[in-house]
Amino acid sequence: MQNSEVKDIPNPTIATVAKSTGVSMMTVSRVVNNKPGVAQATRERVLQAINEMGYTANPAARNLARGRTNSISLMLPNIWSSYMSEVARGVGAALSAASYSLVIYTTDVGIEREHYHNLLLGQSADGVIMVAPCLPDEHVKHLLNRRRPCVVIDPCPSDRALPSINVTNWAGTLAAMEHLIALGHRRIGFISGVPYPLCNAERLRAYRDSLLKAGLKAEARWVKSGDQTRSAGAACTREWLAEGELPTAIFAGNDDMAMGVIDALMAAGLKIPEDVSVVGFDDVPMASQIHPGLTTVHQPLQEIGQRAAELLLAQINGQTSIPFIELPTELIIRGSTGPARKTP
Amino acid sequence: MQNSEVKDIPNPTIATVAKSTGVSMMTVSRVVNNKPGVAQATRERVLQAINEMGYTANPAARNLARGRTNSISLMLPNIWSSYMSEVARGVGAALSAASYSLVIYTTDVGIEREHYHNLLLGQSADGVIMVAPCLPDEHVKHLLNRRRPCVVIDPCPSDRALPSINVTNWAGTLAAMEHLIALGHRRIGFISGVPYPLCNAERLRAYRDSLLKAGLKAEARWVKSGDQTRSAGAACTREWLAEGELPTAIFAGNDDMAMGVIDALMAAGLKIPEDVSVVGFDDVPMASQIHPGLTTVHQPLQEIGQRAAELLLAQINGQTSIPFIELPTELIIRGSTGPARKTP
DNA sequence: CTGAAAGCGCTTACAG
DNA sequence: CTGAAAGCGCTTACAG
Repeated sequence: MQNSEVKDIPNPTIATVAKSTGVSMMTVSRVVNNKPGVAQATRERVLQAINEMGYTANPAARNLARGRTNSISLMLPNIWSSYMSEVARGVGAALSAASYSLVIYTTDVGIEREHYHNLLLGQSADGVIMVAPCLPDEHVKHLLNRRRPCVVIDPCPSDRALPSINVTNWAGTLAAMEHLIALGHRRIGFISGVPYPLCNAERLRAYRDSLLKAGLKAEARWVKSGDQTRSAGAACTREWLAEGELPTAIFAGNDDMAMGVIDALMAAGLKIPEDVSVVGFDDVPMASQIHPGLTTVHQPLQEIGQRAAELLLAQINGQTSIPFIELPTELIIRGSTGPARKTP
Repeated sequence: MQNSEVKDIPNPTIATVAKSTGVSMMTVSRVVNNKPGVAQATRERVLQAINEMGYTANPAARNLARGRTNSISLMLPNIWSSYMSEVARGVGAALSAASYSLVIYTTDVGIEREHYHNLLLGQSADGVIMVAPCLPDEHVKHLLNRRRPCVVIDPCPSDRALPSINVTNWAGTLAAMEHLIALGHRRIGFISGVPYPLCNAERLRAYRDSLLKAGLKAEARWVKSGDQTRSAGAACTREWLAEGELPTAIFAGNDDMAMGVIDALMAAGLKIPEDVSVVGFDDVPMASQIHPGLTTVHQPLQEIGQRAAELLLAQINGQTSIPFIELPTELIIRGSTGPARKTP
């Protein structure tokens, strides 16, 4: 430890720069914001002073005066899952193209009630993008009344008239199920994510619909549910192993859980896909990196984020329509699925 | 698409609430900030109005008046790697305990030069925590002169007199190497991360030192380098495979790369640890979830973040010493390492 | 091309 | 317990 001798130097303000250059604050402001109406010579003189003093605009003062922040907030359940970080990346790309900045809030680190309320209705940002589970009922009404710009990522129930971005969850799930059924699988396990957000409910519904369609009966023991994490997928699989009978194929509601399924199967000495086929949903980057590759339902994660951001910016700029966008999914077949194992 | 009929309702201000309640702005401010000096009856009346109108304080105005933001910014190269998200989680925990909020910036989504400068020297937050690669030389001087509170996570060169948090990179690497050497490994490949941050340089140095210490010679062909990502680890491994000779053990500079090594080995039909042993560094959560488990050098990721936050808060509150904290690492032996394969 | 004035919505410091 | 005044550092709108 050594003690500092340097004293705090106060941050230079627009007034400091103006005084030292001998111009008005207005002129400094024009230079800082790169606006026209300043003689070239003056501009250069001011710029030099700015550099020398290390002046940076105080964002609080600027936001207050402008009445906007030029930033939007993104509310996610977490940021460590690939789904979330890919979506966030898409949002970031669209925003930086529009010179907006992005502030990410995750509910897993526990945003307190009050802070949450502020983010949604307050003026910390010009708008908000939420992945659905982040949206409590009680706030929807306010969002609607106050017309704070916002976009929801997830199937949004029709009675919640908020702009939203969705994917074809039902059709994607159906395609994967048909793939498994065509491979001869009859005992297909399904690990559902939490019932809300609705995308998980839709996938579970599609799983049941596809069994019906194929003339197979849905047995309760082949459905489990987890909290979307890798370890939840492993836990469900270990339950099946402990119960003594395993599905010939396991379809997890998202890729993270599917990887957990693979963890547990491999730990039990089983081969994929020879012993058990595994399917996921999302097509996160890692799905193609593991061995065998994970068969999964692709959704355009970055595009979802990008479109959400574009929608939000449009609203901030005055658009009043309430779009409900649905993006396509696509079944990606990799090495984790194969013909059903003949049961003796 | 349906058109909105509701008109924008302006955000209520402290003045709105004051007028509707018949008190002064000062009284409303006291209530909002939960400060003493307001009669119970008055307080309740104001609170009711606040709820009815959905008032939330304008953060820009508040920050400007207070001269601080009650938030800190965390600068990371990315947020998708487990290392980063674990560190971020630790920071978040410590901050929320102190009622500070956290804003995360990642350099991978391309913070532009100017914005970067603002974050470091500007007043968007009361302080900043940086994972080292985020700290360009040119800014260090300013940080020192201006005495903006900051903390660096990484071994910080002694000439950079900034508070920092480190781990025992050298000792941790040595422990892992000794483990491999004890298992009979002589051809040990090392995949180094990028040379800056310095932790990677330290690990590479320790790799060489340990070979020397064991009387083995360091051969250039057994050292490769990658950009810390899973796919980089896989790529390096494929290079060795293509070159026709493989190390009996591969030590990757971080866990993400180690998992990439495993991807590539498995894709080539090799068994771990029978054919090749694999070691990582970090002990991210996934290291214990894969099969076989990854032998790795544990570092206390969340604690790193937490200590960094505590250090920063201390500085914000006026502490002027410049601590250089070093946290311990620990070798965690799991299934990915075993006796060296006898070469015929 | 340049500047003086007013105001953004809060809080701090001072009076009563 | 309550309030009137000044000011935080900018920008917008208006003059010259």
